[in-house]
Amino acid sequence: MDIKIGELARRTECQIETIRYYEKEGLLPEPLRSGGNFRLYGEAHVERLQFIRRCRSLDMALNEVRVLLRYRDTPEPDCGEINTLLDEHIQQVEVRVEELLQLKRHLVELRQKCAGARPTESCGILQGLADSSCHPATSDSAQIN
Amino acid sequence: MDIKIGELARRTECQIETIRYYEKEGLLPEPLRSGGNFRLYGEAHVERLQFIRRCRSLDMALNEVRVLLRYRDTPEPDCGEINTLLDEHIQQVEVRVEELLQLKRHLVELRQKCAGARPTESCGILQGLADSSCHPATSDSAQIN
DNA sequence: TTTCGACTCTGTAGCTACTATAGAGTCAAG
DNA sequence: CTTGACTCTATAGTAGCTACAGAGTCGAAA
Repeated sequence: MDIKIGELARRTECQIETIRYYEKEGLLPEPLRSGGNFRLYGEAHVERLQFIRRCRSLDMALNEVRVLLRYRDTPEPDCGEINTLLDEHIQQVEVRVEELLQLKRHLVELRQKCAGARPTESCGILQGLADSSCHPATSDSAQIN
Repeated sequence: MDIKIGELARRTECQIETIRYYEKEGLLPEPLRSGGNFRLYGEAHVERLQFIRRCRSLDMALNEVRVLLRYRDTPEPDCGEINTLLDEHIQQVEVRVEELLQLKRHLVELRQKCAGARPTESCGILQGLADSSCHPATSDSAQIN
């Protein structure tokens, strides 16, 4: 095969810089180089990069991807830990959804404090944000992801 | 009043480093200093920092907070833009929730590909992640926030 | 008086996962 | 032989903090 980085980027819909970043991070093995020092990739690289991108599109952190790649590289008699990893990831997503829904409730409540276009001095939203008696459960759902 | 930074941190449940960071970012005005160069804060600082933290607990970006603080500092005849900002923020949250729910559907689907503890070579999850025919809508919901 | 501990100061680096330059080099086509 | 598309390395920036190092300040106990 021997494709250059631009072609790999095209095939995987991944930015060139991201590819080099993955290499630096040890997720993609260093490819061969051409005479002019260009990276030359093969089929294995394409598949591995696709694997990584698919994980990323599922919002997995690179460290989680690293774990999955390790299982992919060194097959083991038991894939139970993969299931566990995925279950935990699903749960993280569920938690985040709950947090955001809670957040939205607070925001909608706050929004209702100001009906229309009055002077900012009397805007119920600013007052709500300033008023300590009407804050959401302090710094619990405050994880910004 | 004249409280030091540790006391301000305690009252607002905010880390000391975060307070200094907000100052550097121009969200909190520079306070007076004691003879020994310690920051000395007053009531206005406490309220302003509480305002900021409340916005942050609602997941607002610091730039959004900046806008709200500007309205707070310089009252205007029309608070419509505050409503707009909040509406947009609510919508952002809604979009993110939708993305995450979509994500979760993909994850659950993937999870079902592997029932139990077989060898990793035949694990349906790894295969699903490698298989280009079963990926989620490529790089749409891939925004990691 | 000295010394201890709790506090504060500045400045810098680290975190995540990229993204975006600058400035140089490579290579095939015209 | 030059042009243009491509690639290289290295570095800095993004958001919102967090975590040091190394120094200085201050009140109270021994």
